[in-house]
Amino acid sequence: MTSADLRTRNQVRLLRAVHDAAAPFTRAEAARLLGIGRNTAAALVGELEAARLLHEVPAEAGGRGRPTTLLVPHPQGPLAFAVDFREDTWTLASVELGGRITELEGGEHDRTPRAFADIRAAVARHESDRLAVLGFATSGPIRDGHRLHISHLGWDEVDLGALVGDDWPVTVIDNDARLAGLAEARRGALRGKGTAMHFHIDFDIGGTLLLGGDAQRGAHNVAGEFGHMPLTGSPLECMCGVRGCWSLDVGANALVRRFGTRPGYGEGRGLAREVLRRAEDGDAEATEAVDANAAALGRGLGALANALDPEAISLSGLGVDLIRLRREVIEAHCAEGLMAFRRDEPPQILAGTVGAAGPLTGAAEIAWDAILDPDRVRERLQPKR
Amino acid sequence: MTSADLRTRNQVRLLRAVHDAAAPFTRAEAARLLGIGRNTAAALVGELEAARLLHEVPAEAGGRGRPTTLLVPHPQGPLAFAVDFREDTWTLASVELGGRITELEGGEHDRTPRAFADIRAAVARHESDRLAVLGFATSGPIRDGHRLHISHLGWDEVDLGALVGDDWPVTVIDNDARLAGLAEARRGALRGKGTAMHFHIDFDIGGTLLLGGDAQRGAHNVAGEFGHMPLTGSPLECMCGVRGCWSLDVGANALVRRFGTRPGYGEGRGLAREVLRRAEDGDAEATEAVDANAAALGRGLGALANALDPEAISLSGLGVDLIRLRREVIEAHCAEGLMAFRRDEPPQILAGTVGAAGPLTGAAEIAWDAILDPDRVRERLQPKR
DNA sequence: CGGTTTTTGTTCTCGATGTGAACATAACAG
DNA sequence: CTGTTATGTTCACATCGAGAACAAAAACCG
Repeated sequence: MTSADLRTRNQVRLLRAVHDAAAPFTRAEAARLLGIGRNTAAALVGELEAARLLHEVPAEAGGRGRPTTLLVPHPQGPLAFAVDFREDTWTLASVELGGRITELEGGEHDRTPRAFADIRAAVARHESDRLAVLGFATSGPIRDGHRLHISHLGWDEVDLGALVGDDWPVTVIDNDARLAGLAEARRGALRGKGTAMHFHIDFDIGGTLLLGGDAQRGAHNVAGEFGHMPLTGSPLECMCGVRGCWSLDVGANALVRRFGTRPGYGEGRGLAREVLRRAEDGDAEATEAVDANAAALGRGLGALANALDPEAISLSGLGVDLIRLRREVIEAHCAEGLMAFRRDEPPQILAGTVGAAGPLTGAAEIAWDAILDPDRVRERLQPKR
Repeated sequence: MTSADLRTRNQVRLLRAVHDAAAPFTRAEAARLLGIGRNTAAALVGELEAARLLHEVPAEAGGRGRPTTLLVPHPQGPLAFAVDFREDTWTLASVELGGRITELEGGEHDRTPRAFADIRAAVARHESDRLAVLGFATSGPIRDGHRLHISHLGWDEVDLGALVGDDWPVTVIDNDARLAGLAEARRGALRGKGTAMHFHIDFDIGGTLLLGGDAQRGAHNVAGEFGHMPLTGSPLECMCGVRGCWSLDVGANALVRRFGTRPGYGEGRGLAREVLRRAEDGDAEATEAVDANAAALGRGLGALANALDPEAISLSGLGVDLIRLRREVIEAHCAEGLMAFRRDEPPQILAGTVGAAGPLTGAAEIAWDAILDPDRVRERLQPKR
């Protein structure tokens, strides 16, 4: 830690404050926020402006006092690109400091690794020297950051190094469920929660433990497979190779199973939505299926809350519908799974507010985390030395 | 972040390095370790010596070069006291920088909150101006840091503020299972593991998730009740108010249940050891009980590994015996609970090396964490300003 | 409309911090 | 005894943030 580190550190703190803020703030507010003098703030901002990391625009006068400037992203500043790579489609977006997202392009793909080449081409179409880091969201666990498994695409241990070639911009990659959770923690329902959890419910349940706004990644980067714990006593065998997984009782597969549909991907998702609709219309069997789903969900959440003590739990995917339709069922079974002494302060169960943009938003966040890394910021501030 | 913060920060880094090191190191090594110049190191150490936080002793020459000094705890430096408060006994120890433990006193207690007064008296008998922070390990969850539940002592929501009075030294408190895990992470089997878990197996299973050498505490400080997740499909009702808890199949209660002993505390623990002994001697029914215990343990560990992806898992209490007697059973059932793609790199399952000293050692660690807090260190370095 | 108040920007001095280079010191090796 | 090696020590230096004093620009008030 040298004096130069000190300066960089304060500049990163300032940039992070701008990035994380819900709304732009002024230079004077920044000084108060960081606990530094107005003179120091002026120096920091000045250097950041010169490095095209921050821009000052006149703030509309808001009371007495000399007018000040608003700190906004620099119009020529670095950009993060974010990719949401889904089952059969992808989306590319550009994200500026502060998190504003501009969708650039989207497409379908043929479920083969060739898709990565298409995406690279799309990135190239929009690339400029402003592009700093590319954040990539994909489904499936990514072991050690490069060994990708996407079971429903039949990708088993695909090497990301081969897909993301040396000609790519600096790329950071993580799985969609974890990134959706990160998005909620940074810009959604879990904002400000010190300990929280997020679950994305689709065919499967993936999620993440969020600590202080950061996602827990595990020793091999494959933490978060909460759906593959035997929390509801299912006797069935799961596609993952284990018996009794929670996901067998919660999510699309469980919703459609009693209607004779084979577990899997594709039409199953549409049918699951259909079951939800029918339950909403009062259909008895659908209602029963949804109730069972909600109950199993709640039971599992209670168990996890015992172990990890989150302040709040947010849900995305089908979880949003389950909360809307059956909040009481979820909460009742959650309480039943909670140790008695905890029942007076159960975890809040929240619908995610970032919604379908979760993976994309999360990918942007990890890309910006890389851009705002102290070493990279310093490099940008002192290009030569 | 001011210049003064920078100095404090480097001094704390140095003190932490000394505290965490397995063996004392020299001032020159410290400079290399922290990446600072020898002159800076001399200045830092000089001030820390003046503040009685560090002491320099001549190092025996180890080759060429001008002789240097070893950085050791100051003989008049601050001490942490650590208390391990158990079911019916307590231990008080003194711990110096670096973690060397000196047992001071121990006693029995009558299972009423009066024990806290006895402990306070013992602390007073050994108190000096060197005592900086008292670390306290107790069983049971401590909600929000002050609402204590120890079910087997019949303590329900006892207010720690009333037990730990204003006349106590600065006191930090946490539960024994979490502190045992912290001890393993800092000075035991989990040293150097970025993501790890620890479980203490007694009547119950308590544990903690350890991230970067720190224990995850949860939103209300009651994280770690992994034993109260339904991981093994037990149909029984647990004392905690939930059905199917993992602890019902693992630990002392499960070991003795089939032998007609009521679940609970006291003689049950002795009987559990007896069952282990008989299993070791080849008794069929005892063997069956121990096998079932080990299997349930492994099954749960596999499930938790799916969710949290630890590099290693350490066990204390009965877990040590189960590893010694039935490692294969544990590992086989763990693998069965692991998602297929994980089975080629399962978490290491380790016997804790800190042993019965876990809670005491962990209590010392949180006490030293408090002593090495930057604010406190700065206070000690600049007593007046 | 002009003076006052309030808030922020700007400038300058100052103490503190770590760096780097040069030199001094104390052991060991031959 | 002399050279080598590793470490301690000293000093000039650049950088950083703090703090105070002052300037500037708006709103408020009578």
